[in-house]
This record gives sequence, structure tokens and C-alpha cells, in this order.
Amino acid sequence: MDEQPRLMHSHGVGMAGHPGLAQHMQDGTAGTDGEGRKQDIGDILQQIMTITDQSLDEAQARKHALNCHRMKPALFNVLCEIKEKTVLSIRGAQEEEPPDPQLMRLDNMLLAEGVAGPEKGGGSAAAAAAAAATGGIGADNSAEHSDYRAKLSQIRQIYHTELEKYEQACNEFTTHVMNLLREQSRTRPISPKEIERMVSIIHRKFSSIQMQLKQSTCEAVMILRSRFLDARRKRRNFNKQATEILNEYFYSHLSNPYPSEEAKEELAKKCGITVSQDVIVLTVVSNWFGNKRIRYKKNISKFQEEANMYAARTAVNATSVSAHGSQANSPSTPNSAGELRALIKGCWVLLALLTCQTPETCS
DNA sequence: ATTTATGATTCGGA
DNA sequence: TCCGAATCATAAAT
Repeated sequence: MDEQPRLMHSHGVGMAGHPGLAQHMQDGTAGTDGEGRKQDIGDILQQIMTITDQSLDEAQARKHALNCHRMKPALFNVLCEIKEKTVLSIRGAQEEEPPDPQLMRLDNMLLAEGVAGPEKGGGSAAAAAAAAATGGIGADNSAEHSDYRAKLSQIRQIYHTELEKYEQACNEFTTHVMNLLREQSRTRPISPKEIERMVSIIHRKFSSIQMQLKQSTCEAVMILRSRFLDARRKRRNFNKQATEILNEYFYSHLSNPYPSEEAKEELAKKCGITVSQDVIVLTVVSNWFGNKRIRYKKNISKFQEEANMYAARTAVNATSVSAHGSQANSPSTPNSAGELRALIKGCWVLLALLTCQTPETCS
């Protein structure tokens, strides 16, 4: 390249002995018209150097002439190559960065919440799960549920609208820049590769804007969720029928009021606890029995009336079902390992005997 | 407004 | 992991 200053001052003559640029372009082919080509290049360079001295019209005409010159593509390629080697190699280092973990986290969350992805997906499931925590009895929470769903779908809609807008803006801008660069590539050494690189830079910028949208959408969902979930402490009493069923089980299993998993499920079904998540259903029943046991034990006399009532009812049911020994399933006579374990564990029978409050011992 | 009832949560222990 | 105990928070009763 150190040939260039001399070339520029050579006024297009006497290029012999200075192959330099010409050799680069011609792959060193030495032919009969080799001298002529060198002459050409000298001319071109001379024209470029003096273009600023000319009038505007003259310069335009000259520009056009140069653009159409047969040597132009070769010159363009060389300049692109040089540029590639210098500027772009530096910038190229910071390319191909791995996918942003934060962006992935946001994407996953949006997908999980049903904001992104298919139309009616995990969103309602998440709402159902949250609704289940509010008490989960029957249709009591349907109002809150639909409220949650409505708000979520609102967020969802905004998110998609904005995302589409961003996408469109990104495409428009990309097209614009590409056109601009293509246009400029007539006068500047801009290779297709460089255009491609520019496009990817634009996409990166826009995706960082998209991330902000995702971020704020996630925040909105979190706020909505927390507000909805905070309502879980809003106690919602079981309806009378459900309480009766639970009490019935409790007092008829007073010696061992620890329903198994299956029993819990059945009780939940009978009580009309209809929630998609079994775990929560079981928790609700377990909570009830936990509370009941401890509160019964704490103040047995207070529950005496209730106990008698349910016991009487159970007795009536039992006799109507089978006329003979309803004593068979009487909890006061533990005849299985499970009941004995329960006896040791909670001393329920002992307590009942001491206070003589359970119907089994009083009858 | 205060009290009671009750479903849920937390925490330590077996 | 389940239970008991204590506690929280709120619905329902007073």
C-alpha cells in the first residue's frame, strides 16, 4: 500500500516498475495490455483525487462515469477486504454472544404464566392453582377466578400488541437501513457481509427493547398474581353441607380422626371441593382435620353437643343400613394395629373415656 | 366495635 | 413428611 502516494502523483504515466494495486487486481497477469490497465488505474485514481476541484455537475458526471467503470467492482472488493481486515475484525470479536440468561428467564416465565405461547394455555391453570389456595370450596371463588383471568388476558393482549408493534418497527427499520446501505455501497465499500452484520446489530437493539417489554409484562403478572394470592388468607368458610360431611367423618372416627389420603380425597369429592390440583384438595381437608383435632382436644366439653348429635346421626345411619352389630366399627374397641397406633399416638380414646363424652362409651 | 369461629400458615419435633 | 401447637387473618356473630 505504500505505493499509493507515488501512484497518485504519477499523473497516470510511467507506471512501469510499480505494479502495486494493479497487480493485486489482475492477479499479476502480465499481458500485452498490462500497460494499458495500469494506465487505466492511474487515470481512475487521478480522477478521484481531483474530483473535489471540479464543479458539482462535472463531479456528478465523473462519479457516474467512475461507477460504470469496468474496474470499479475490483476496486470495491479490494476496499471491502481492507475494511474487513481492519475495522470489522475488531468489532467481530464481540459477536455471537450467548443467549441472555435473563431474557430466557423472562421468556420462560411468560410462557409459564400463559402470557406468551398458545391462546388458552397455562394461564388458566395458574389461575386455578391460585384460586385453589383461597379455600377451594365449590364455586365460591369463581368470581375471583374470572377476575384474575380477565386481568391476565388483558395483560396478554397488551403484550402481544406491543410485541407486534416492535416487530413491525424492527422490520421497517431494518429494511430502511438495508436500502440505505445498499445505496451507499455504490460510493462506499460496504460488503453484503457488513450489511448482514448491521442487520444483526439492529435486531439485537430491538430485542433489548423487547426485553424491556417482557420485563414490565412479567412485573405486571407478578403484581396481579401477588394480589390474587394475597387473597388466599381471605378465609372463605366451607358451606354447611361440607362442614357436616367433615364433622360426620370426624365424630364417627373419633378414636382415630386421621383420614388416609384416599379418605381425604373421597371427603373432598363429597364436599364438592373441585379443584384441578389434588395436592391442594388434600391440604384443605388436612387443614380442616388438623384444626378440628386440636380444637376438639383443647375444649372437649364445648364440642360435646356437636359430638352427640353427629354420633346419633351416625348411629341411626348404621342401624338403618345393617340391623345387627353396628359395634363392629366402633372406634372404642381398637382391634387393628392401626387403631392401636392411633391410641398411643393421640390418646383420643383415653380422653374420651376420662370425660365420658363420646357416645360409644356412654351408650 | 368487639368477640368468636374458623381456615391457613409457620415452626419444631419425631 | 405428617402432626401438634401456636399464631395469623378474616368471616361471622354479638
